Amino acid sequence: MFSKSCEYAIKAMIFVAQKSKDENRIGVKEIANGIDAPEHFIAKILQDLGKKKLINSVKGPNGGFYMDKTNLKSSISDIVKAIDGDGIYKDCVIGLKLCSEKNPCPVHFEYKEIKKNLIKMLEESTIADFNEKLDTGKFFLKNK
Amino acid sequence: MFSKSCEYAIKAMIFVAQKSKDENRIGVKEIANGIDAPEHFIAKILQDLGKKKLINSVKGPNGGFYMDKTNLKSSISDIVKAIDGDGIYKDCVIGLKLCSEKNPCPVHFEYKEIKKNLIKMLEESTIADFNEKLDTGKFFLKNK
DNA sequence: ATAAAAAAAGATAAAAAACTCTTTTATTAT
DNA sequence: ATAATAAAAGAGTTTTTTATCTTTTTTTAT
Repeated sequence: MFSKSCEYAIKAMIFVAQKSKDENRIGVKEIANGIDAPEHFIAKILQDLGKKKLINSVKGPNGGFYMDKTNLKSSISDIVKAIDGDGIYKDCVIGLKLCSEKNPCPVHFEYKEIKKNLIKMLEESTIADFNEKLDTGKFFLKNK
Repeated sequence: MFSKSCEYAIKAMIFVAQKSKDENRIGVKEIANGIDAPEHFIAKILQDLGKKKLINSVKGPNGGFYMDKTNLKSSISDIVKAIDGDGIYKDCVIGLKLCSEKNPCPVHFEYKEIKKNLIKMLEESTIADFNEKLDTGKFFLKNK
């Protein structure tokens, strides 16, 4: 569904949101360790998310990544678009370039519904929502 | 969503089903051309589909690929499983190895519904169904 | 039997994705 | 001012996916 980079990005965003409460900044090493991702690889992704204003960072001692109130409003959809692009929003499931409402592939209309629901889900829940969920102790992010 | 190989496989299956009516066999070159895929690459995929009994083939002059009645009952789900494996059926959307009903990631239950519908769609419609659809002239497979 | 046709199989190459290492720049505390 | 810290940036490397090229095997028609 998503690229590895995108999966890491989503996990990193949720992880930073969880840990960066009270303006606390969190370093690449801790993020990489926390979400079980390769350090330098996730660093790149974080830079990318930073450029696209989905996350904040400061350099130097006591520096690191954090999320402000605006960042917390990001949805998974925003992250996916930033990292993987909008392919899953507009591409045909079987990769037909010309597939459209007027020129539909055999799966077009069936998939259209699935896609609608998928997008709805990706757009509806925000990082802030996930934060709350994790806080209840009934949801988890750790991998091992 | 699916790998390129898998997209080609789905298109090839539908294409062969369309063209191989009346026990007619269809060659790799024609398939590759018909679905706009690289010839040798789709050849490999067809071999794979052949080994997994999703398609039939005969070598030699007048040989080629064709589908029998059983093959026509294959669903997209069968093709996806054969080529990409069952990852989209069982893996967590954000790639958490430990994600499960008892240890859910924050998106788990929302995605569960999407996944259920996706799988339903992939399993419900057969190659034979697509064939009928294409025959109505209201659906298309060609790429350019 | 022989030649031709076509898939099967094997080997290689190119491109993309995933991951690593090194250097630079910005910030902070001393 | 200086040294230490941590992200940013740049430059690889490795692995996986996608694609191509060549040889072998099977089948058919002559």
